[in-house]
Amino acid sequence: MVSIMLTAAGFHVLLALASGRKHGYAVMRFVEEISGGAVRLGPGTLYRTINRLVADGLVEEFDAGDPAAPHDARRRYYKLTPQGERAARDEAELMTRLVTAAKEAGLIT
Amino acid sequence: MVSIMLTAAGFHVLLALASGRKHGYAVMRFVEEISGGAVRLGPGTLYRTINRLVADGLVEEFDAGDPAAPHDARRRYYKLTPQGERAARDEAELMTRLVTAAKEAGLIT
DNA sequence: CTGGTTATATCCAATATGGATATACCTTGG
DNA sequence: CCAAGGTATATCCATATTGGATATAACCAG
Repeated sequence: MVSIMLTAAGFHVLLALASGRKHGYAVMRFVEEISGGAVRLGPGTLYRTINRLVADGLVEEFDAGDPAAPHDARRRYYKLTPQGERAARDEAELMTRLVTAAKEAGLIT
Repeated sequence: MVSIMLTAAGFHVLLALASGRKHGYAVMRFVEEISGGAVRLGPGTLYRTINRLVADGLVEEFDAGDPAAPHDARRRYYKLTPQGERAARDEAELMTRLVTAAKEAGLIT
């Protein structure tokens, strides 16, 4: 597989962050929820994937210095970089083509 | 990642076969074409994936005893089993949800 | 103050990947 | 007729990725 080297887990994380900035654990819950429980990222995959995306410049940590809500000090917040947004969009477009092909094949309506 | 244990390559192969029975090499070309060249399965991934799908009962080989066209004797033809069709449909539905989420996130239109 | 959930991090064995290598059939053109 | 390039399948290997276990600790409800 080539693409731009985005693993399935990588895309799930990017999509979760495209839907709003979050911390790691929230990404995990988002992925599980949006897939109806079908996709579940274990802690190993989750944090390793996030770190890889940060190293690749697709995601960056930011300081959620929201003085209003008393945040959990353990949380580490992430957001997409412009590159990450581009990668997520490319992958989403590819996925759209696959869904179209699945419809043409009569697999889904 | 959980799902029903379908790797990305596995889904590409199932989708290719859902679009019509084919031999291995044709699956490879289909995947490349439908993704606009973004996804390419190397021979290692291709044949190993097919064999795994056969072993899992999602795909089965069949005899393309078409006496009309003089077939290449090397070719080995495959088709989806009912289970394979179900798995492909489930995955396509999941993918539809992801595309919807990507739209809601403003990633794509 | 205690148990359950939230949150991050790292390790490991098992699995999956791309790319190279090998073999051989088939078609086309010189 | 035969050489070359594309077609077709198969296997090997080094690397990458995964799930699950383990660890640690902060947070919160009762």
